[in-house]
Amino acid sequence: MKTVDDAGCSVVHVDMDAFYASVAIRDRPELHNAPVIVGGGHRGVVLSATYAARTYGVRSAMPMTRARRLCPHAVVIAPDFECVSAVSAAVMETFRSVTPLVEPLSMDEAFLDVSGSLRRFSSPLAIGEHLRARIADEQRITCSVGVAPTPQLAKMASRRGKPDGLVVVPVAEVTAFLHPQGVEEIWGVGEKTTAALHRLGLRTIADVAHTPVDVLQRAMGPRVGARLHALAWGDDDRRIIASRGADEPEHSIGADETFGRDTDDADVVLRELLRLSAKVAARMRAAKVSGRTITLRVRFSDFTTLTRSRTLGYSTSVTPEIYATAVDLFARLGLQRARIRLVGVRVEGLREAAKVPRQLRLDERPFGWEDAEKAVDLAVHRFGRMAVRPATLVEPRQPQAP
DNA sequence: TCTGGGGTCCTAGGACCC
DNA sequence: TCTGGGGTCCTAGGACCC
Repeated sequence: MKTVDDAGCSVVHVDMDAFYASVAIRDRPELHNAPVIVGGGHRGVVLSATYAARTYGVRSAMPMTRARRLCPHAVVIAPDFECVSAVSAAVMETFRSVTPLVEPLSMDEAFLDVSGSLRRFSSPLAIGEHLRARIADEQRITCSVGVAPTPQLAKMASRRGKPDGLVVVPVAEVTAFLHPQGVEEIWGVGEKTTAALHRLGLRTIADVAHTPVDVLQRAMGPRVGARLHALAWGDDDRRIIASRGADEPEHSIGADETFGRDTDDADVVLRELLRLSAKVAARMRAAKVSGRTITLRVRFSDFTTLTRSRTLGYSTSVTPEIYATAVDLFARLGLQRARIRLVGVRVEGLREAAKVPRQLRLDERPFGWEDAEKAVDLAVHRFGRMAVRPATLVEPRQPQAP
């Protein structure tokens, strides 16, 4: 094992390599060195690509049309969310066998605070090596690990280790690690912030570090400016928060959908809003939450996007209330034959349903929507999702083929 | 056939209250 | 007569992440 001074490196960041693609090909050895793209759909983007595909310039979030152009012989596979979720859950359990202080950031990455695990393991580096070996062994996929004094640095370190590597950033080498890198390597600095920093003549993290904080604040806003300056010196007050407890629900639940082709047909839009409202409501009830603020999102064919929201005087998790609000917000836009690309419905301000006093409203019937939808949930559970749908979502029966 | 779907967090202005 | 601030909620938009 390398001799690296990892004292003070209490944060480990683990990131699966090309996660969806790795899972998709792990039982298909003939594809192990092939360019494989996971993604698809009619107007989809790349979810994940193997490193063989990346050599052609294919990247995550790239439109599939472009990806296919760059790499016409790539094997395209649709994502298998169930399988990926199962692998994700198993990997997170492996992390928790090292420390309970695991903060998942997504399906395929997590922060671990290992400061309390150093009696069982000799060092943070040893923990990183242990996790990499176990995941390779148990899941037959590779991951990259960053070991560092702060989350930001651990995240940047694992990125530096990709693919299938481990990078330690010793306390004494923080600025040497950070300063040569481009500003765009900072986690949280995307396209817009990179462009803004470039306009200021700041291209490396060292440039940011040596810019007076008030200059950054004037250009980027007080908080972003201060945070960028701190991060450029390796200061990071972000704490690792173990996964939300059951008593702390998500902040919002939403669904949106891009139409197969842009539409200006209000009936099509309304039917989609109903479907999305039903989807969101069902997920809310499954999570046992209700919420007060309903947000409608509309994206037009030129990709401009607007949102409209309304906060109700009560919390809800039932389709008709969410749908009625979304429809009203849509109607108030007063669109005249606008070409619509996407619509979305989101409910925010979520609370545990059990903690929300369910006051009877003036218009509420004794047997309300709530009871009706609980019956629906039960029927769906027993007979499947297609068993119970709003009437307007039921397609006319297709003529039988002879 | 350019640009998914799930989220989080921040900002900024106005309303409203004290 | 002057033109205070602070706090919170709501709304709209934007940046960013995977």
